[in-house]
Amino acid sequence: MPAPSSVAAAEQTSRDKILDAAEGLFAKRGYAAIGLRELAEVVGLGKSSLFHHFRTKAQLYAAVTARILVRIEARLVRSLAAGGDPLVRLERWLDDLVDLLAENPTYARVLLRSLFEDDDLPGDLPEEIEGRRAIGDMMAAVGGLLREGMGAGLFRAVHVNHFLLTLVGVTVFPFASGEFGAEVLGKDLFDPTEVRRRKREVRALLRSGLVARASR
Amino acid sequence: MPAPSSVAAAEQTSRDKILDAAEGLFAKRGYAAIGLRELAEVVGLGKSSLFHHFRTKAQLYAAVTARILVRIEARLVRSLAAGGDPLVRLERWLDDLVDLLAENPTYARVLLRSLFEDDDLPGDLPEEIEGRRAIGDMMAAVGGLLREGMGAGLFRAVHVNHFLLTLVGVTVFPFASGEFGAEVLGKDLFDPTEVRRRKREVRALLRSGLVARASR
DNA sequence: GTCTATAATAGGATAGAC
DNA sequence: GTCTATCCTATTATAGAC
Repeated sequence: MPAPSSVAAAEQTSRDKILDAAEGLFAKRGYAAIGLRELAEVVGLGKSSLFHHFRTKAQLYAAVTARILVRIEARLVRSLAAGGDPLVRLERWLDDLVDLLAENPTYARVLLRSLFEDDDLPGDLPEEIEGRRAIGDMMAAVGGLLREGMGAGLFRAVHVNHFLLTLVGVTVFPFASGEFGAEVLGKDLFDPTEVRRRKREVRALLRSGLVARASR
Repeated sequence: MPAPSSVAAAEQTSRDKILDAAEGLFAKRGYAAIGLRELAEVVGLGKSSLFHHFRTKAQLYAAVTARILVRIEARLVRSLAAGGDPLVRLERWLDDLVDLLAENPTYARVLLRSLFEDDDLPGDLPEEIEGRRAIGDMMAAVGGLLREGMGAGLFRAVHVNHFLLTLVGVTVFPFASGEFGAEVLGKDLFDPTEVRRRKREVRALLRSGLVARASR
């Protein structure tokens, strides 16, 4: 029973090695484009050994995305628990989310890809269900925050669900946009300076929109 | 020489049929997941016939995305040409973009996918170059509009390039988000009511952000 | 838990008849 | 311009030895 869930554990199971390698490959080239032969090569195992840890390629993929979603959810819970009024909590969460996506360049890519590639999955795998639960819980938590802020007169009257899509679009999307984002910015979005700018721009957007005050 | 570029032309060349079918399939399942055998079946041709019209699968894919980008660019030019101050022009363009994406459900999906899937392309195909030019021109046009609005004191001081990413994130992303977007909304985003709501929310975001006026 | 060997199928692309 | 036939390689997955 070697260090079952200790953070300090240096040992990494084959399962974790496979998940890590798969996350990187899927992020870069997507589900359909990655062959298990290539993945096995990166991990340093034979192709058949992968099937000992994951029954199918689809299950492996679902496990990769579920792992990311659960980690993001854990950060969300921490961010919201720190207290403050709805605006403080929302801004803290968006900052933390952007930091998390910036620290883990595979996350945004895998997540946005998984939105597009769910046709390839059977739909009833435990990993898929867990992932959908995490998404649902996160949307419910942030949606509740928006409603709380509106109830307190702190936020204007937004259409909550559309605003949730907006928030994903201004945080997750840029970090998944790859070459396009880098060309638009003229810089690497994962550079600490640009990450700070991204957070600042998101906050400013929520606080003021685009239009200058005097002209309203 | 049958009606080379007439809009009223009922005749559709094999090339156009292939592009249309490929656009639908690529939108739904992506570049790597679509086999040319399947595409040929949908078009009603033999697999080998596809190679008479497009030299490689990659070139076909690039042609599909370039065609969409050129159409969006044409709409942008029309939207901006109609005049008005920078806010009027920006809002008109965003409305038109959302309408275009709503009328053509394949567009947003193909475009966002193409951001992720450019690893599969050689990078120097004429169709890719044309697509990149269209993107560059569009970003330059909207960027110029933002700068004009800032210069006129109409917009607050934004980081132009980050704001361009934001605009793509709040317009294109939702229409590419598929099942996720539908589940968050609880409705189909392509439904006319939701399209109107999307446009209204984007305008409100630009005009006021999220935070209510009194509490600023 | 990892391996070799293999099955069964599909992939993109080409040659050449019509 | 479309077809059939073919090439070569890659795919996911299984069986069974170690």
